[in-house]
Parts: sequence; structure tokens; C-alpha cells
Amino acid sequence: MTEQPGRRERKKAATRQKIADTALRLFAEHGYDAVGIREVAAEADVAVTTLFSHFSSKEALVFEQDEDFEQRLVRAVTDRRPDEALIPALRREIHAMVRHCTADGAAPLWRMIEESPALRQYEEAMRQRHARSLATAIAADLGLPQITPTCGAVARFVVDAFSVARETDDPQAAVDEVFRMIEAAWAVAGATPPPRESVAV
Amino acid sequence: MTEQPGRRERKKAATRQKIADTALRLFAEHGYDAVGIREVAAEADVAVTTLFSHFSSKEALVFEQDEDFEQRLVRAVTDRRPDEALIPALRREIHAMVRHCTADGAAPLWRMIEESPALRQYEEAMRQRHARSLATAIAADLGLPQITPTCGAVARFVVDAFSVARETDDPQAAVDEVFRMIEAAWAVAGATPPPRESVAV
DNA sequence: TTTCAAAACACTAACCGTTAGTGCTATGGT
DNA sequence: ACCATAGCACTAACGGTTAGTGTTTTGAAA
Repeated sequence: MTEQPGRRERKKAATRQKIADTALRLFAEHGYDAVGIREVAAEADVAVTTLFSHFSSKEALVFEQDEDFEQRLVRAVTDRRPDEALIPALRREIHAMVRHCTADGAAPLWRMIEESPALRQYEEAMRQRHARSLATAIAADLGLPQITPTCGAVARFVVDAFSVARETDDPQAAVDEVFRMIEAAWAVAGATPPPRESVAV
Repeated sequence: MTEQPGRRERKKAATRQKIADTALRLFAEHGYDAVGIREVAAEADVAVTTLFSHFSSKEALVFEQDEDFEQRLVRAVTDRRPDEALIPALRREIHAMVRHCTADGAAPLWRMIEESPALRQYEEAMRQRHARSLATAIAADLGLPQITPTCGAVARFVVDAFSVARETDDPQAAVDEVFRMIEAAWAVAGATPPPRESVAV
């Protein structure tokens, strides 16, 4: 019933944070590939198994904000002002996320990600999960019983906007450019009446 | 100068094929996770290192048609009839690919892929590579010196169409549905004059 | 044909991420 | 004060992947 985390959970969070900090520091110092899991665990003074009880993989150490991103996308749909349309709300959120990732302190981290195939692959898979969650949220927002191709597509388009923007030298402008396309795509999809039955017999 | 492959390359191709066939057979019989690389190599009567000289990873054994897919997407752009527009050409190709993957014989293979997280992740990363190649081809087709956000986005949208369609029970209809959105997105993008300068100073 | 360099192939042994199994210890609630 | 829970630790192993090294095959030059 305690709304605030107890001592136990605080300790757990501290351990998690210590592991993440240690890992990012070592990765920054020697490179992602050059640092082994055993080194991270030793430096953070925890057992390897403890590390894996907090993070599901080595790559997950780098994408600590995974669930954060996911929830921000979903909340951009569910928690938006009632008078705000779907796509503009998502555009604002993607803009904020891109700004967050291109901030001064975060630059080296994202450079490291770009340089590691393993991390790039993990990131893409992560975005796909996020797109799934977003698609579910969008379907719910429209009162649909389940994800339709249109929902799935627009959710993917939105996360694509992030990925495409990250590969350009003017990310904010790229987001606007891609969202102009998404807006048009969404208008066409919305024009078609709610799909009578998306599930076959 | 020999246009046709010599004995050497025929043998190499044969070895590759034998490995792939053996792997797919064992995976189908016992499941992807239950079969180890060493078993595949032993059953195909090659060394483990030989296997990895033909395939870059265990997952690559399943996606043997990787480069095939990539080339089909690119050729759909470059080799289309001069009077055919870009998006319809890509729609035809995606339709064909979906048909190919939902054909009778291929069904168990794709079910196996869906059930393995590792394979799903590999597939997503693969599609991302394909989107990159497609984006380059589209940019070239438009006479652009390099990939613009619009090119990158539309390429991703197209491969998204494939992924979204595969998750529905009427893939062909889903492809049409998503491509209606892509068509609209593309029309808006095309309306904006060729970006004056996509690269910052 | 003979010869030669390249490339495919093989083998061992290891590295690294990840997990099962087991048990200890601290914590929070009763 | 006590107990069930869960965080944490340790060992040992599994499975994918690669480095290092040497052998055989092959295509073509001499």
C-alpha cells in the first residue's frame, strides 16, 4: 500500500543505476565491444547474474530509457488534450524525443550506437516493439477492438520519423518533413470509413 | 572473363546450398532453438568455420533469400517500365513478395520465424537494411545526389507495408490499404519542390 | 603440362553473452 | 519476533562466434 518506494526498492533502484552508470562509463572509455559483461559486473561490484536480473541483455544497458520512450509514445496518445488531434500530438512528442537525443550530453552516446551494428540492430527491434504498443494505443483511441493495418502502419510511420530524423543533419526539420507525409497518409486512411471487419472468418 | 560460373564457384554454391537445406530441414524437424550450429555443420558434413564462411550468423541460415529481397526492391525501382510510376511499381513488388511468403510451402517457415524472437529481430534489422538500399535507389531515380528525409521515409513506409501485412490475416488487402496511405504521403512529398539543400554547411 | 597463388575448407581452442541451479541474506509485513 | 519473499551471489555450463593455423582444391599463368 506504500505509495512511495520502500528501502528495499530504493536499494534495488540504486543497484540498477550503479550498474548502468558503470557500464556507460566503461563503454565510453574503452568502446562498447571492448568491454565485457564480466568487467562491467566486477567494476559495479555485483555478480554477473545480478546484472542480468536488472538488464535483459548487454545492449539493454545502453538503452536504459527503453520503457520511457515506449510510455511517452503511448501517453502522447492517451493523455493528450481532448481538442488535440492524434498526429499533431505525436509530432510534438517525436520532436521532444529527437531534441532529447540530440542534446549536448547525449551526443557521444548516440554516436556509439551508430557505430555498433549490435546496438543498431537492438534499437530497430526496440522501435518495433514501441510501434506495436503505439498501434494498440491508437486502435484503442479510435475505439477499435484491435489493431488494423492502418493503425499498424501509422504507428510504424511515426517511429520511422524518429529513425529517419536521426540520420539527417537537421533532425527537427526532417521530423516536420516526414510528419507532413504522415498527416497526408492519415487523412486518406481516416477518410475510409472504419473497416467493417478486419478479421476474416 | 568467363561469364558462367566455373567449377570452383559451382562447388561453392553447392556447399552453401547443402548447408542451407540441411539447416532448414533440421530446424523444421526439431525447432530452431533446439538445433545447434555444431549439429547443422556435422549433418551437412562441413566444419563450423566453413558454415560461418557462407553465412554470417545462425539467423542468416533462415533468411537465405536476404539479398534476393533486397535486389527485388531495388530493381522494382530501377528496372520498371518508363511509363510506370514509382509507388505502383513498388506496390506490385510488395504484393508479389507477400504472395511468395504466404505460399503453401513457405507457411511453416514463416511460422517458425514468428515464434522465435531472435529471428524476428533479425528480420527487422534485415528490412532496415533493405529500406536503406531502397532509399538510395529512389534518390537516384529522382536524380537526387543523396538520400533525403522524404526518400528515407517512403522507403521505410514501403517495407513497413510488408511487415504490417504479414501480421494480418488478409495480407493482400492490407498491402493495398497501406499503399493507399503511402500514395497520399508520396503525393504530398512530391508536391514540395526538390529540397533546395538537404545538407547543412 | 607443370607450376603457383589464391581461396575454400578443416580443426582446435578459445572468447563472450547468457542462463540454470543453488543457496545465502536482507527486507517488509504479520 | 518471525517468516515468506526477493534481491543477490557463486559456480559451471551452454551455444554462437571467431582467431589462428594448416591442408586441399582450383583456375590460370608459364
